[in-house]
Amino acid sequence: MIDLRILREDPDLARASQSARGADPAVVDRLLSADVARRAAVSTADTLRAEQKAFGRTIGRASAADRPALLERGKQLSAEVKAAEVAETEANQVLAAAHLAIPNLIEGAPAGGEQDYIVVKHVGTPVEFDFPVRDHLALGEGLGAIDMERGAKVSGARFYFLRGVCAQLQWALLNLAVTTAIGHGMVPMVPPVLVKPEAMEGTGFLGEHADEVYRLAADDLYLVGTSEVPLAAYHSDEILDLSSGPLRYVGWSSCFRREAGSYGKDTRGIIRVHQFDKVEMFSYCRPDDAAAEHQRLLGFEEQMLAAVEVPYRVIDTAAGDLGTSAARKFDCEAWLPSQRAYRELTSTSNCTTFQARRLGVRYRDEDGKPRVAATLNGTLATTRWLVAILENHQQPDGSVRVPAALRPGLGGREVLEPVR
RNA sequence: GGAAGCGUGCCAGAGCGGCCGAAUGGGACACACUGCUAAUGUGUUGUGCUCGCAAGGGCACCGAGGGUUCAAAUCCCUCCGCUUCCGCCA
Repeated sequence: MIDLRILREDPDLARASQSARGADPAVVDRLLSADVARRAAVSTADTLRAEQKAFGRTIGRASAADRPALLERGKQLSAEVKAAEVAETEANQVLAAAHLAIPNLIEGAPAGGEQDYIVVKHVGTPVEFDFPVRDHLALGEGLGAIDMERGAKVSGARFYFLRGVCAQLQWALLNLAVTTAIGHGMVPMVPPVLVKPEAMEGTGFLGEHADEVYRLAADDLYLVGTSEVPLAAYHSDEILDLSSGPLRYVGWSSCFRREAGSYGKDTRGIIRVHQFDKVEMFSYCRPDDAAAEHQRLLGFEEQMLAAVEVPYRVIDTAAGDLGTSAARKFDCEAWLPSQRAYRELTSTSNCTTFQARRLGVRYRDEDGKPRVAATLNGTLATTRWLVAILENHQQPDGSVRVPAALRPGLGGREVLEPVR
């Protein structure tokens, strides 16, 4: 939810943000009028309640003889209060709906849609192989380590088995990510991956992208698409102590996505799948620190990319491609030789106070007053990274060189050899 | 899955249907006293919404949501959570 105070003072800011996202600026005016209407309704109900309260006290003190007449008036007041409260509730609902309809205000993101990103920088140089390039699935199958057919047999399309060295490679990668994060002072977490509607709603995943989310109707729970969700809800309705800096967590979890609307896209291999593992960073900080914290998270991501030795670029995502909660987002995209393209491996979002406002996450400022905190998240490693690692480190015979940082997790092996 | 009990402010812990936003104790903070610390004394010690330039008002909140009543922390219902016991599965 955006800050209503800011909206009242500077509605143009919100209109401009909507336009930059390619979204409808009119929702801003709907929210403004809902806000005015709600305040009027609240005021009316408050006044009536005050009257009823005061009058009720006189009944308590009245003599038995006077009571019947007073009770009569009391009933009238009660009915008036009830009516006012119904109006108040309706006004609140209208406001809440209008409030939820507005995504976070962008902060520095370039205007436009998916293609309008800005490339911040390139790191590393794509290797030109002097032999026929294999894609990650061909390599993984050659290693006997990615099994899509049995994934489909057991669970359907976009499911897979990692076995042997790819299973190990994933563990090595995720372990390295967690170890790196702990080294930077983050608290490691294994979060629940089934969450209540409030957690999903609070993190902004039940808006436009609701059909991306698996829902267990029988239990009214959702499977998370990222551990950002439980990590954000972890401190919901709490007042945090941020006096000694941001609170940083790193979660390791499986992630589940329906991939609705992506039929035909990335159908080969494990680039786009319904279930994958991810190590995710999550920070709670003061709003003034959020932009700097965002850069820090990006830095940690780049450190991981350097460790796996793949060429990548960093993009500043355009407003229209931001999630509901994000004010700004940087993606790191690795070079995939098989596609001769950069594909997203990490994504770090600054959600400013948007998620925290919904989730009730606050901190105390210098004066001891509660304020809404800012939240940020960022990817440190995912199953998809295996794609970039396999492809960029492939050798003519279908073997794959193991980046030095991952060797400890593979029993020290320097090269993964094909089994056939 | 069945049964019982419980759910109040930072913590502990009271609370006849009106005088309870809430006793009391502890903690924390401020001031005073003391050579320092400790002890002692006094005071402060919630959040949200709303009106107001401000001072300061008003309303709401006692696990959540409904209901009864002129009036509910207090009565009733549902749900959630915790504890204990029984059963079942690992």
